[in-house]
Amino acid sequence: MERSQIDRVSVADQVASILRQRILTGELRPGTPLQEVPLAASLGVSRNTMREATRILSLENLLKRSIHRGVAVSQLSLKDVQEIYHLRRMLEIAGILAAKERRSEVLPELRTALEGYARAVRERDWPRAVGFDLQFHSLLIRFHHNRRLEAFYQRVIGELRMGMVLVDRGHDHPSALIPVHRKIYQLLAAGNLKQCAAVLVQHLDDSESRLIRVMNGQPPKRKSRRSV
Amino acid sequence: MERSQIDRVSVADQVASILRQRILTGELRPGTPLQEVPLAASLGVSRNTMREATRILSLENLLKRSIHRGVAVSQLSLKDVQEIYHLRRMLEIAGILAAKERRSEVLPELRTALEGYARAVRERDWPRAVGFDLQFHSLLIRFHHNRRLEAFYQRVIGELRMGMVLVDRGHDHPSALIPVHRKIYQLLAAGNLKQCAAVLVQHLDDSESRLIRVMNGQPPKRKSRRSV
DNA sequence: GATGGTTGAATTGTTCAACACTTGACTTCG
DNA sequence: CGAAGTCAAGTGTTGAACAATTCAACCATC
Repeated sequence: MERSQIDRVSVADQVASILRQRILTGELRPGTPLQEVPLAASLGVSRNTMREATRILSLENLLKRSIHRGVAVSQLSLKDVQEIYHLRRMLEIAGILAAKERRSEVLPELRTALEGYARAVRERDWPRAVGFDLQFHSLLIRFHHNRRLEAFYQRVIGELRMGMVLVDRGHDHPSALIPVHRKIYQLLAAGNLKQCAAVLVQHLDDSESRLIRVMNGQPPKRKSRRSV
Repeated sequence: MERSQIDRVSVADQVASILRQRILTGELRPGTPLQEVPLAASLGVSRNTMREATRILSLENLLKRSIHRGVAVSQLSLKDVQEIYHLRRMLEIAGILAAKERRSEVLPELRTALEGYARAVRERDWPRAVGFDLQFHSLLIRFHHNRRLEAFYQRVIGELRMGMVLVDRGHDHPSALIPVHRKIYQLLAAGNLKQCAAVLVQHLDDSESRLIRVMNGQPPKRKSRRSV
């Protein structure tokens, strides 16, 4: 039975997964305080187990622990966003440039992410779209063939995802991403790595400035915003 | 009192620090199983607190958790070492090449690490020497000015340190590092970044192959030793 | 003698209840 | 007002208990 797969994960890990999910989908918004007793009770686990779970997530930077003050969902600052995009530029570009061989292992997954994104946008499922968008980029790290780097990047992307799901979909033009990602995919598949990297740089710069603009409460540049 | 500084850290964090120290100095060797009850008792903390501590260290890859089988000090495989050196080459070199400005913030600390290493070698304190060696390299990551990257690198270097303190000092020539590090420091201070990076690459390659050779049970090449 | 199932002690996983300590808001008093 | 004192709520930590799992020893069967 696959129970032997599922039950081999400790309850604390499962609780951490549940909370992680809630944070990454925006169900738990940044700043939300999490009280141990009610939260543990609502999930049917003990306080100690809940503490282990929050410990895990705080080491992923998704929760912030203040001693004797409790834990709260982390809040992404502008500086955080800049730092993360700095990493994205460095690691994704290097990833692409390292994609000289064994591309066929990753290309199908990139395609899946591409299609998943398009479908999520059609269905107006913003959190899922963000997930696919960032998954596409995470896959670029695979070309480094370095598990530690992949795990690290996954965590960092998680932080970013937490912030991105919160931007009002109306502010963004989700479908504009599709051709860019497709272009990146095609250049990658064709082995035109330098041009691919160039497109990616442009894309990341766009993405960063758009996110920062929204975080500053300004509308993204494109067209004028009709507020809600 | 500075007690207000120390006590702001939870007991679990302090226990984790103690165990981390023991692992990184080689006092706790890879593979050593850690039993919760005796270990908690020996440190005067409860089992739950000890579990939090081991949870922290397992997320740093210093301990390995097998469900219902307990935790043990992680064992660095050859593949791990190669992966870590891959990261070192990528990140340290990029760090140096990014050191175009604000070098003066880091140079004094590099010098301190340099001197600390020399002193530790004179005093035949191998674990401390390894610490200073790797601290020197960790400082190169500062030039990225990216806290997430620094934290990640610190963790990875910790893993490597765990493995390096165990190599028999007799196999190595600790004092040979001193001129290399000094050269790197000087080129860096002079702003000769490309040459500095070249020296670093050579140094890392040497370091990796020496470590791998020792891990394979072979003596390091030194002089007339015919080996691969 | 090899194989395969059973038992049981040891250890980890999880829960629970209690207490200590810190914080932040509220109250009181100058 | 403002400073000091008070207090409830919440986290930090403990100790004990029980459940679940592992591992090795044992036994029975072929």
